[in-house]
Amino acid sequence: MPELPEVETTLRGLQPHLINRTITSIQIKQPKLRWPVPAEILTLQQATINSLSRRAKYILMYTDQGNMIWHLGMSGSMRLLADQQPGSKHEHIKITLHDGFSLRYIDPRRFGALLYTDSDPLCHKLICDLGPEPLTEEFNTEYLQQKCATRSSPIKTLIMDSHTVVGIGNIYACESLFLSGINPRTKACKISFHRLEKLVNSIKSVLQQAIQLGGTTLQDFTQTDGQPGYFAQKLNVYGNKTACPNCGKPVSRIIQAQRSTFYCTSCQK
DNA sequence: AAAGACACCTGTCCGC
DNA sequence: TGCGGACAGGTGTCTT
Repeated sequence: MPELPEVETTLRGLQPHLINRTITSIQIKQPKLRWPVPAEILTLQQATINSLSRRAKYILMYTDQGNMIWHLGMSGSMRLLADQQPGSKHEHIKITLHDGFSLRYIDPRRFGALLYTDSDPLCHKLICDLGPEPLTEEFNTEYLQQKCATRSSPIKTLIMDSHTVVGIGNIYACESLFLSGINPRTKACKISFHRLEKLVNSIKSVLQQAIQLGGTTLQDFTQTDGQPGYFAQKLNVYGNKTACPNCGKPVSRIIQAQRSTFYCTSCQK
């Protein structure tokens, strides 16, 4: 499910409700997520949440006693509800706050994770070697060209690799390649500086617009108040439901790296 | 080092 | 109505 815009939307929804709140209890109803939820999480009962941030698709929660690292996997979402509200079928974790609200982690496929660290989450081994954030200056055409120069893999695979740049999943990879007119199968090292510049700009604008609209809801994703994201209406090629908005020809679907790629064979060369 | 395949899990949809 | 198969927003790890 969640790519960078959905994780950012989740973060922004949580922040005002979690900062400076004290945890009164933590219920782990289903510890079998992508990795087992570590027992140390339970030591955070009575902890006060100091701050929240995002790195790649991870949500980082800093408390006065230790830190949580969350990942939403393919189908995860987080909601804030009154504590007495019953949980849904796939609610795996419930964190109750002193103010009567509780944070619920819902994840039907259980590809997500909750990890614990008492040091800086940015130094965690899953996080420390990641590529730059796409919406920062650090992600620019010179950087991408240097990454592409030695790579024969398709450009779509490369921009989805978190060691190149973080946060771009299947939807936004397809959409940004469409906006920049690049065929997803093109070998990364064969793309000119000018076209990479268009790609960098497309990535930034598509992610920014998606964040503004609260992300993309296809099935599971909801914002923390239960609302869907509205970017689905802006998708040009992903999902293949309509013709190419540019030329009217049918959108093609191919498989790359075991994932569906949607693109227009006449507009993307 | 880099590219590709596979694994993890549940739900939904489509064709027969 | 039921059943099998394909497919779904991610990514670490293993194999080539």
